[in-house]
Amino acid sequence: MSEFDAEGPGPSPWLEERAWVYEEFVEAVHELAAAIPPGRVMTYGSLAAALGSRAPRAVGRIMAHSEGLPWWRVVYADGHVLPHYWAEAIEHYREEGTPLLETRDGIRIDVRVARWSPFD
DNA sequence: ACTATGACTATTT
DNA sequence: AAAATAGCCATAG
Repeated sequence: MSEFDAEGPGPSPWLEERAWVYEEFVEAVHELAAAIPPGRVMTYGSLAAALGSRAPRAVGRIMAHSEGLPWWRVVYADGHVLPHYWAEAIEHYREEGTPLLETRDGIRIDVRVARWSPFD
């Protein structure tokens, strides 16, 4: 049992299709992350929100433990990923044409343009 | 049951 | 505009 068993607050179709057992929450995060189109991104917060949750940190934890996901498409709200992976992430962005913003002290993702949601 | 911690975010200095 | 503060949800010890 977990919080996810409780009734879902969200208007999300993703939510309605699922009973909220934690393992399914994990699975849903995997699916949604995998569904993000190349060149687009979701923030931890919006990904959680799309699932009717308010737990961006839980999403982060799941990402950290998962393999085979397009991790570079799940980003911080300010348009970065974990600094350790930043260089590698940028390679992906260039390859996918993700909207980038160049500021005086570096590059960051243009989240306002690149943001994607399953209801697009 | 309580505290600490984390691939988070929004608000306030 | 950068940095500190405070919320936030879930897990682990």
